[in-house]
Amino acid sequence: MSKKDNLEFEKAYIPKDYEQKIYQKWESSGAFNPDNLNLSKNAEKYSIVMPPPNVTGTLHMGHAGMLAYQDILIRFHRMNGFRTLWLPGTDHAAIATQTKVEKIIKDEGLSRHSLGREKFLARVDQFAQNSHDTIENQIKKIGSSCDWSREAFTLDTTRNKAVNLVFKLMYEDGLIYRGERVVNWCPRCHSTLADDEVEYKEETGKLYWLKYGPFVLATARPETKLGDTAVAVHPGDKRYKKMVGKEYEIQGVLGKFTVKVIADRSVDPEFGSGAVKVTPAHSFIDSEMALRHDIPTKKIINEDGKMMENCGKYAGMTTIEAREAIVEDMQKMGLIDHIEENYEHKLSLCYRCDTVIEPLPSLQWFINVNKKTDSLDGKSIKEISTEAIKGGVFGKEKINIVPERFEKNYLNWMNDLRDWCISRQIWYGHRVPVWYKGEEIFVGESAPDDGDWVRDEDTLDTWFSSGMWTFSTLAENPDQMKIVDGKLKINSTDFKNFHPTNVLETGYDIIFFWVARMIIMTTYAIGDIPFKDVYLHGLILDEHGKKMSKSKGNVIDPLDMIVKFGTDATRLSLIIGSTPGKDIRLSEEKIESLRNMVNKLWNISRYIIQTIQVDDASIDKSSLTIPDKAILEATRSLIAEVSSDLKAYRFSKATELLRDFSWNELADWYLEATKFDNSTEKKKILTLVLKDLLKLWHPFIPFVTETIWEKFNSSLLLIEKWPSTSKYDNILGDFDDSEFYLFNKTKGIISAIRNIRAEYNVSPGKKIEVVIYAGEQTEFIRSQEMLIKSLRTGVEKLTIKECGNKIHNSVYISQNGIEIYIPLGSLIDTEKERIRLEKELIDTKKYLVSIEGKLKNKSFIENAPKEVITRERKKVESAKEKIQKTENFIKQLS
RNA sequence: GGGUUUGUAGCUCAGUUGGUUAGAGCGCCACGUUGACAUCGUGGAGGUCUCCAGUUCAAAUCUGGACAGACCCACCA
Repeated sequence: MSKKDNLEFEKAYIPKDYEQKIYQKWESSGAFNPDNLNLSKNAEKYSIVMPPPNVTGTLHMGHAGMLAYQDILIRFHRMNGFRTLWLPGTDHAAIATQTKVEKIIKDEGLSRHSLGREKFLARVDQFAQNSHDTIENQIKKIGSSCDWSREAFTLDTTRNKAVNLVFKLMYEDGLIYRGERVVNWCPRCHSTLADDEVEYKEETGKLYWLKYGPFVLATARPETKLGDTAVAVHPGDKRYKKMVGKEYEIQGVLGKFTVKVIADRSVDPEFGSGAVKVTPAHSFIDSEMALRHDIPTKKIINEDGKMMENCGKYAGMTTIEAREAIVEDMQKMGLIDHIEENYEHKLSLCYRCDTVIEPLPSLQWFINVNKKTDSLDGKSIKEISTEAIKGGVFGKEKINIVPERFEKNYLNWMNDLRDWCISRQIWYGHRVPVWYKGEEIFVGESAPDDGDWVRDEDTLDTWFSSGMWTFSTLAENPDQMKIVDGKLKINSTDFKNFHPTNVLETGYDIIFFWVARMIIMTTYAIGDIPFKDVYLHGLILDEHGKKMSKSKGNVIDPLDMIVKFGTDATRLSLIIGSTPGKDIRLSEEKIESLRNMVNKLWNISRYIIQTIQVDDASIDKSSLTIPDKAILEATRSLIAEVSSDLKAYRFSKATELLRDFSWNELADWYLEATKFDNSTEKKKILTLVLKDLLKLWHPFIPFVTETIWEKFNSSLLLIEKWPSTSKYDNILGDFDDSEFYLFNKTKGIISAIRNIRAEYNVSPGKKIEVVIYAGEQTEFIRSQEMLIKSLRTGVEKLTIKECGNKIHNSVYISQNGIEIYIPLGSLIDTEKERIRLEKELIDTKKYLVSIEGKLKNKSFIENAPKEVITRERKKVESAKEKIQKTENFIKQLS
């Protein structure tokens, strides 16, 4: 190590001085790409396909957390010699991105229709490209060690090929069909939405009680009266029994119309008057009832959310305008019984633009989730996707969800799943690969040559393509994909090596949107599972437990935090204190405190590398001191625990152990001990421990550890071998286990002396005398003399004897059978000491009583395990001894 | 309405299969420039583990209930 290097070791770690350079070094090394690592052919495979961020803007804390978790797993496995692939990418996020661009061009006075499909799409592509570049840069800032050479986009040509092939496959299998059904329609997006793309919001409105022929019935939407074709009651409702099956003439605002009375179980007799008007065109439940009872459908609301031409003078009004107008007219006509104010109900909203959803009948493409098919061994999509979680499919083990409780969630959702509407009337996305010529339909990538085929105008639900993400990304080009025997075959090395992926790491909020869709698409198209494990992280909330949102102004931007406190601290703040599936609260203070942690590690390393220097020679067992053995044992157990924690996704536990080890065991005790204990082995031990510690920390805080590694090693920490416990087993194997914990006794004595000094306000510079009577432990305590005198105790004269007389004018401590006297002379306040000792005596006596009580209990002796009883007996002995010694001392105090 | 989940120090959270005189970080108080670190050190105060009942020799930990909060699904027209 040169002098120059030492000087470069700044007093504090300044992340921004290093992070960019370090990332470039990693990236240019090529080590993110497993093909470059000279791994043996038999190396175990490990793969994660990154959940692709939407190209709608920038990354937030949730993304940072997701990237941190995945990067930890990836770095851990890479260091463990796995052929490790982390494949990055972005999602075109059809509706979301289109909506965003529509807002932007609106400010320019443009609309997508005024621009036309081609020009509009060019604008969206441009926006998506910019977004992509920003996002890629941000993913790098977070330190993600993903393989950029394999980057994918859900809307690129390779992924488009997969979409077209799978669409065709499902169509030919009869699983994709076109049909006219009531769908969730967003009048603003001008498109359908899937059931789970609809959100609900509480609203206080009015409930209108209408005079409705022979009925009085309640509705929140009187304007839909124009589309009514029936009245429904519960089959068991005696009030209406005689009316079921009959037809009645109803007075409406546009004249009289006829409805049929039907009996249906879905009607709640407790609600309103127990009779409900049925509008099959504009309500899911009503449309289902209409199908069951063969009731006609009358559509009265169009795709703009406005009343249609069949609505007479109300035509062209929005539903809200029509409601007001119709209510006014009905009141005039005496058709309103009364109006109930403050009626609580829920509005359905579009999850992308918050517009009120209008259910209406529309001709759309659907995936049939209940149809049994030969290509799924005679099972339906719903059945196979359920079994994949329950017991496993295709001879594979079941997919594990962490935490397990979400499996139930998934299964419930799958059980209730209705046919999935996959067509969207937006422009940005994968175009439905269907062509029409008169009555003829052709499904395929391009139209047949004969004649005028017209392509379907619609695009596909964005989740249709992201549902294929785990396998479509493993194809390098479109030509590697083919349909063979009713399955999609991907002929690529990556697919062979890395599918199924090991773990899908994502937030629990998209388990239905995405996790379920991937299982559906992969089991169907590939005949395999997409991943073995699913690890679900929680949402990141602000310090008060509220969701972060721009409108609340409580957003913590990861990039701001990276600038302020560094990437490593930001990453740690998202890991520490988190448990799977549970939300985590984040505050700037938390990130700051972890910045301190990172800096502490920096300074530990600074001290070792700069002051102690490093020495890689092998350690001589015969000269190990008590603190040496303690730190070696602590390191051994740290390696074992961090490794097993990472295998079991216990991220937080691992970081807590690392923090406690670094700050307490190493910095506060061992490092301090080495300053005064000139063991010849300390350099070697510190070198060994520091190197392994940096390796263990590396997946969590890659930048600072790599930066430190550079100071004494030319290789990349990124691809260092993960530490093993065997080196420590070799060194420690010969020692008695109890030796590892002897250092705790020394620590206890030192802390006790410091405590008394502080309590008596002994000024820091003042030297004191200490007398210890250690009985059987005298020899051991003598070996610790140097440490007891040196570690900030200010002990000048230390006397260690087996036993001796009580010492007057001194503070007395009894600990682990050792008597400690600190003669403070005039500083002693006899009364204060008496109070302190008597309080301690009372506490110890209470403690003794409780344990003796246990031991006197016959059933305790009979039932408790032997080792518990022995432990309790030992407690009694030591408590008694302490009481006796303390009592004796109090007597002499006066 | 159905389901999930949480309630431990002022705050954020640990606490493996029941046996600890219940822990950490932040914050707070006192003292402090001792060969890395004031982004630091040393010491301290602070908890009837939400409440009630039960199981057990033994409950923060298991069971039931109450109270309070968070979330998800369904949805009433």
